Amino acid sequence: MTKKYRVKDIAELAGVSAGTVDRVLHNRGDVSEESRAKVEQTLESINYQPNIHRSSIGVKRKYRLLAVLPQFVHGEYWEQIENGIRKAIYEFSHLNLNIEVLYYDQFDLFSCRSTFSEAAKKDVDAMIVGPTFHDETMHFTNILSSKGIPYVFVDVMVDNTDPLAFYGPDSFASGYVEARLLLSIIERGADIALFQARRVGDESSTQVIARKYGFMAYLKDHSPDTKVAYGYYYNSDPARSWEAMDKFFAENPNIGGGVVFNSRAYIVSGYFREKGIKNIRLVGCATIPRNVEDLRAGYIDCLIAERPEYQGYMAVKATLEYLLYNKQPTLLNFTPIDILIKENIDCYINTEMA
Amino acid sequence: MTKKYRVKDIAELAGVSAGTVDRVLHNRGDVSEESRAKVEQTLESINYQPNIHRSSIGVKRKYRLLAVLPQFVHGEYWEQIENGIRKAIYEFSHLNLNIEVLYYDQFDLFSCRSTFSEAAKKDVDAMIVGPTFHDETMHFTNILSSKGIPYVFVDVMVDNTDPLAFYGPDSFASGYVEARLLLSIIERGADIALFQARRVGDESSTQVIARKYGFMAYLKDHSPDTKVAYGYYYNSDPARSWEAMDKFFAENPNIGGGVVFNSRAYIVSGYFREKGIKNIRLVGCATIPRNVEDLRAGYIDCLIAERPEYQGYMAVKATLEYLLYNKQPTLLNFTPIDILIKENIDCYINTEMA
DNA sequence: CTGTTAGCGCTTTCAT
DNA sequence: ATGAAAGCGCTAACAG
Repeated sequence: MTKKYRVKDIAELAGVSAGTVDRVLHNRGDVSEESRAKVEQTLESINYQPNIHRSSIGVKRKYRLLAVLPQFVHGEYWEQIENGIRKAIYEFSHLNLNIEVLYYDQFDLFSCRSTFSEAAKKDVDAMIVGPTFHDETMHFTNILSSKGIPYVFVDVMVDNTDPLAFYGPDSFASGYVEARLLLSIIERGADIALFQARRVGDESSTQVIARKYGFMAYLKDHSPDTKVAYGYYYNSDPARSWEAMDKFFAENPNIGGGVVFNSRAYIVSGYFREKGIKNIRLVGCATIPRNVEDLRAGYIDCLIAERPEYQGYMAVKATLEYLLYNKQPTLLNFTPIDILIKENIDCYINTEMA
Repeated sequence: MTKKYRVKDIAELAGVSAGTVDRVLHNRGDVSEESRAKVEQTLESINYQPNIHRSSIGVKRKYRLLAVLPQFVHGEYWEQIENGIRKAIYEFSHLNLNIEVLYYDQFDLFSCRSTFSEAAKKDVDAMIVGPTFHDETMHFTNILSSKGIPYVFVDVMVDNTDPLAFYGPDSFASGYVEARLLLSIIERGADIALFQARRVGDESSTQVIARKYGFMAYLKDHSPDTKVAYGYYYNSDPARSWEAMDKFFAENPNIGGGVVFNSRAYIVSGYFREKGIKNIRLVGCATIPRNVEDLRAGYIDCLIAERPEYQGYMAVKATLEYLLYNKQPTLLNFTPIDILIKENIDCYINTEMA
């Protein structure tokens, strides 16, 4: 393994002082072109990797971060992402960090607009954004760009924006995987149900749209004759959802399996549980407690998950490395698409991130 | 999130000096029962979590670790575990760490015995052990226990031993998952092949034995009539392996799918590739390059993987936290059993640990 | 046994 | 623009 170089060593190699090396490392200016060149060359030659843990003790600056996320109640998907964010904040707490979180209603475009508008006024060093509405997010991040505030997306990448980085799944691939999984467990010739949320002011989240494309692409490639029907649920109104599903299944008697492109599979599995339906397979997303419970109970057959904690954690880490060292992270960081079934769920949810 | 307490703060709260707090934290003795009680009570009350990154700068002691692992060539399973170990060593390199690795031939009991015997003579602070042979490992770790050298197992837990911790899969569950996966993709009524390595001096590794139990348990629970046949390969002799497989498939014409309980699925898939066999499904373990290649090419249908890098990384981290803070890690740490198919392998291998 | 103190490597301020 | 030096929180040696 590579030798351990200290700032002092680098200074000696480059023929400057430690102070100058530090100024170069942090891009803090007041360095002659000549010194900068010498130092950068030295850093290059030893392949120096700054270690955020090591360099933190003496840092006096205060860093302010703002996260803008869909609001959630305990046990919902976005909680896991926020947990990852908070884990990182805690791990780097020696850095005098300050994080604030603003929430919006992911089912209500107007709530999103108002929260973004509030966020745009904040004077912070960087933001972490969990997008839902495409155009709205584009508009918001344009403002951030013009103000020079760097931002990182978690969960879903938004086109025509210029984030520092994105951490989340390749949603198209996720949908593709879901289709493969569902097709492998339903009876040949059965129809498929796509369950979607009814939302206010916009058709579907960008995430869901991309997943649906991936799903359809797999069907087209591997089973073009399979019939697809659209079922709907109402996020905050179980009674109405079940009524809608009663109607849906009456009208579509040949459904052999269903898929849900967001974390709300438990709404459908709850319906199955209530009605005693056991012959319809179900594939969903996210290892939130209610989904996990129904996976264990057999009302959900398969879940995919994309490491939400990791997403949140890495978003913060990348942001801090950028702020501290001007280190440019990889732009698109696709998380694994984990496949969970009854038989491997236990060890999955008991494992914590490294 | 919890307030940030420094050693100085703790000292004040407990009414002692920072030095005493440090002595308690590191269990370094020379502390009165009274002081120790006060400090520990304070630590308890603020739920103090020592941070190995933060506390490292001033550490002068040198720590010597020894890893004893199966030897490998580039691209094999154990390389991934060693990578995790080295990653941790690098991350904690400010700690004046010294790690040495000894290797043994996992297919040769006598090589293992000789390497263990050499390892037992080393004077180190802790060891990380990758076991293969059950009795031999028990004997070896008994010596370590009697010498007071703590050790951590990676990859497989060995009964009747007293390790500091274990990081690896629940092998029984792994086999169980493999059975479910294989059964879900083979034709109903087809026979199943278990491919195993011929080894010198011992029947099978503890890992493989446990996986086989899990596999058989699933079959018994869900498909008791499925016939199972045993195929063999020779790890370092492809020609002989293929010859054996020619014979095996001639004698067992009804095989619909096979499973390999170690990382050598590529030997079987290589045979399929060579012979142009496409109608036999294959489930294997470990996302090593050769397996991944054949998964992509369709000669392997499914791989399971148990985060070998994470295992190695966590083994080192737990060891260091024990040595530095006397922190007792959780004994059994089961890694997730990741399911990889052609459709989700890309994002999996491109993601690095947090 | 315990408090004090001198480092550790890094950042940041302060002279120059 | 740059080097010197102080200070961060922690460990470990030292003086009682």
